[in-house]
Amino acid sequence: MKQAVTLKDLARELNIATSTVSRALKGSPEISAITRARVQKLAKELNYEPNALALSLRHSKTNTIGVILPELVHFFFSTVISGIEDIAYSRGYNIIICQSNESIDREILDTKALFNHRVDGILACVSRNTSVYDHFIAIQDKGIPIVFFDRDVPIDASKILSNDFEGGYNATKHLIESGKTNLIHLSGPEGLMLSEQRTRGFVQAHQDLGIPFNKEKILRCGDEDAQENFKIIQNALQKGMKFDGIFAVNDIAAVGALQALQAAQISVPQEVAIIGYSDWQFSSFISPTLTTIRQNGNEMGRKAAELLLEEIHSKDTFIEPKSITLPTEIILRGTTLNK
Amino acid sequence: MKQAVTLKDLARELNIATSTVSRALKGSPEISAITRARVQKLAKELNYEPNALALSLRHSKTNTIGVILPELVHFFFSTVISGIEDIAYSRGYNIIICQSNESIDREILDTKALFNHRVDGILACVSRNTSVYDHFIAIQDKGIPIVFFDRDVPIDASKILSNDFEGGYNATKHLIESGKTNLIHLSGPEGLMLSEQRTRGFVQAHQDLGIPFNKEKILRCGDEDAQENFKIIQNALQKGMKFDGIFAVNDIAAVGALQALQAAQISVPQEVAIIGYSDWQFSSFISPTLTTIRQNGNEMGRKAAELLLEEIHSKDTFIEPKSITLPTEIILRGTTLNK
DNA sequence: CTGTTAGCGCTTTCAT
DNA sequence: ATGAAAGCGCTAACAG
Repeated sequence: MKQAVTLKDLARELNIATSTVSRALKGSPEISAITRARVQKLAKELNYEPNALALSLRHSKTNTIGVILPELVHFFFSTVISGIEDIAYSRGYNIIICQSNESIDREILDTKALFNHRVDGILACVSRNTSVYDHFIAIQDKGIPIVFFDRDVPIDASKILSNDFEGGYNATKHLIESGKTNLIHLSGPEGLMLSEQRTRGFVQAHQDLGIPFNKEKILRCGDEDAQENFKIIQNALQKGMKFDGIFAVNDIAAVGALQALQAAQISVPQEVAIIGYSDWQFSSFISPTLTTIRQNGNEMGRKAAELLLEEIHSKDTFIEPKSITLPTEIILRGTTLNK
Repeated sequence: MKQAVTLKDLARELNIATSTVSRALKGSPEISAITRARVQKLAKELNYEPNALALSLRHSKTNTIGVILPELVHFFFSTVISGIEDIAYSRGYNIIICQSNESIDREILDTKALFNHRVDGILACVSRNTSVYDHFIAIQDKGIPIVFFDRDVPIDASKILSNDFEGGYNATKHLIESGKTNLIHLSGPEGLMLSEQRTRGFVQAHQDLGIPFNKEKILRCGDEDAQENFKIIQNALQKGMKFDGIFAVNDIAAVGALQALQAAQISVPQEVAIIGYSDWQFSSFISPTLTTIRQNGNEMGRKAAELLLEEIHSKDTFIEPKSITLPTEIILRGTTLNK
């Protein structure tokens, strides 16, 4: 097998020093036009490509940022990545993506691997099972900046979050204003701050709009599994539970609920309205189309990357962590009455 | 900011040579139990982590494989990645993912970046606009093994493909056997071998089952955009085109078609049946649920990674490229009559 | 059992 | 204008 061509190879071939080759290649003005030309010509001929490893080692800088997130299959996260890439690539950075699969163990391994690769910084969305944060603190202590996104963490670091309270509030408000006053909420896993915020918005909207509320209206759905939510709603119906609107913590749960209602011949949105969260790709495909709360994933990715790069470039001087909360947007579609 | 701790730091602290530290850390038997213990204790205390860059440079081996694919948002590709990760991680490899966004220019940059990072091998699914392959050939020439997946390429390399001909054939056969004989096909972009294969299956099934066929039955839909396919079908209906079954090149196109039929008050599957391709996540969410051809993305990822690792581990000895074609599976759901 | 040395590929003083 | 040498962090002969 062929070996990659190195500076040394070029130097030997041309009978000059590697340092000269190095300088010539980057068009240093100290090098005579003639040797510069010779070097560049040969480099092109032999298809010379600099060894990024050596460069990184030399400069203690990899121009790489690590991204840790729960799961790639989530439409939202894939839009976040696009945003990150937009910024990173335009600034000459590469990214390494790690999926934690919502596993804290994997997340710990990932942080370690990224550190070992000496990434210049990390963008992280913690797994939903993460309740200790030592692995992130350790990284910070070693001087690697971290910016968290989407899911809040009790760590002193910059964060780009989505206004989940506002989203939950507006979703609920929309249902109420469209005439639905007996709402239930399919809520996300306990401990996941983002879903607790959405729930908080649900409760607050009831209070602000003078709609009676009690805890039975909150059904914990736990996981992002349409089937499970199908059963939860089916169950609720069988028990004779009455409601005319559902606010689901995400679109997957909303679909499960929708299917349960359809199976029970309950008309949506006339009898029961539904609103989801995150505007998954499929949400405009289903019938009726799903009203939902959109989070701007691309924007989140861009902002997070920008913040991180800022911190990377001022690594030495202490930087005050910033916390940015992005607004949400309600997307009115067919599963709610939109008067 | 703190500097990462190095072998040298440990050595200085303990007044021994770095080589001793190095050996002690990996439990070399030549080192006395006592120093080994001292070294390991200090390493743990100072939170020593080896510098992967230095290791890679030293060994000319990064234990990293690069993955190039069109778009992360495709459900299918995200399942492929999971398969790749399963194998890679279990064998001590990390992966770097690059999205080409179906852009040949980006793809070229990606291959270059991966080479510069000296990945040990590359898994690639070419962009649909790729018609020259020099960037891949160049990488191969430098001794980096490449395994292609999902989309075929005219390059002498190992490949893991899905049996798109079979998928198209079986989809069409299913429609015909369920009593639909006047089918149309929403076909993918020309030049993309995979969609041409599906189309070939469509045509062949007609011939084999003795159903008349003509070219008007093939409507080119070009892109994965539900809206576009909605219009194509709407148009066809307005022109008075008659058909009782649709085979769409993917689920997104199928959804567009479904919506157009529903908008025109045409019942699915009674009047017109629909079958999609790839079993996207949403396909069991929509109503009626979508019959489709499933490709096993996880399996494809695992097989591709296994093949690549094999080639990596026998880099010096020439290895005969293998070509594996994975079978597809038909998933019967609500958009077809399943007698 | 441990230390010395060279070198992976590159850049960057410091000489000349 | 160019070369020599040191060093980024690590390992692997080779020497004791």
